[in-house]
Amino acid sequence: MEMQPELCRVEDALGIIVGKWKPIILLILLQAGTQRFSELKRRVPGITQKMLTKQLRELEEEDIIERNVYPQVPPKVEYSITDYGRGLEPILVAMHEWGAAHALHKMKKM
Amino acid sequence: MEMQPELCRVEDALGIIVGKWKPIILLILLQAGTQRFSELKRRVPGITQKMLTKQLRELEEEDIIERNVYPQVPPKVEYSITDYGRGLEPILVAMHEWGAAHALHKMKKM
DNA sequence: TGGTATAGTATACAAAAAGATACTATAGGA
DNA sequence: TCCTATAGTATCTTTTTGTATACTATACCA
Repeated sequence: MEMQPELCRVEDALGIIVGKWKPIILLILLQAGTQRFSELKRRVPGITQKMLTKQLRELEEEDIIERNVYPQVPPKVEYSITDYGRGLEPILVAMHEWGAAHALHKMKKM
Repeated sequence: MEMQPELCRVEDALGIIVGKWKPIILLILLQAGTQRFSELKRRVPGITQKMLTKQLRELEEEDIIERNVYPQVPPKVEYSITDYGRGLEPILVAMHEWGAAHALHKMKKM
């Protein structure tokens, strides 16, 4: 049942999806499509510019999202999910479904 | 398309599943069944005792795992997934599948 | 001429997470 | 009598994350 290589893969997937902000950013891009930097900033409540930039750069690095710069002033930059990144959808959906069930579970305990 | 409550749920799921160690611990418990503390420590490469204890406590707190103490010396403590925790399986499986695909994707880039 | 909007960068600082290491209790065995 | 095994704590240091704030360039508009 060789365990180690299996586990590494989950870790890899997590390394990319995880963090306080990435899943929310990904969900927005998946559900609402291409977004400008400022739109994302508005939709992700509480995120700072620095953090948003950092998360976007990391996601771009992993080919999960794509960055498109329009040479205008003021600048316009659009972010979108890549085909490859769309493969993460089942994970996010599974999380979302479980999250809803978990919210109920917690309520019952109170 | 009310976005906020949706996002919160994913965050909730993440708060529980996420961290460097939790998914690996959960996968082991799901795949290999009940484990003693020392077995887990052996199977999770690189984890420290402190971290393992902390993660297990947090998972227990959320009803994802169960802790069973046998009053012996030296002590024996067994951990297992709860029925409720088993609901996380689809997420872990989705992550695992994506992780495998991602490993391939990365290789092709080199 | 000065203000606005956009997508950032730079810097300093605070807080949280993780790691390293040493320590504990105690039954049973050599 | 001392060593081993188990499941932890306790304490300190390092690393990682996150926050706050100020700053940049420049076309367009009043």
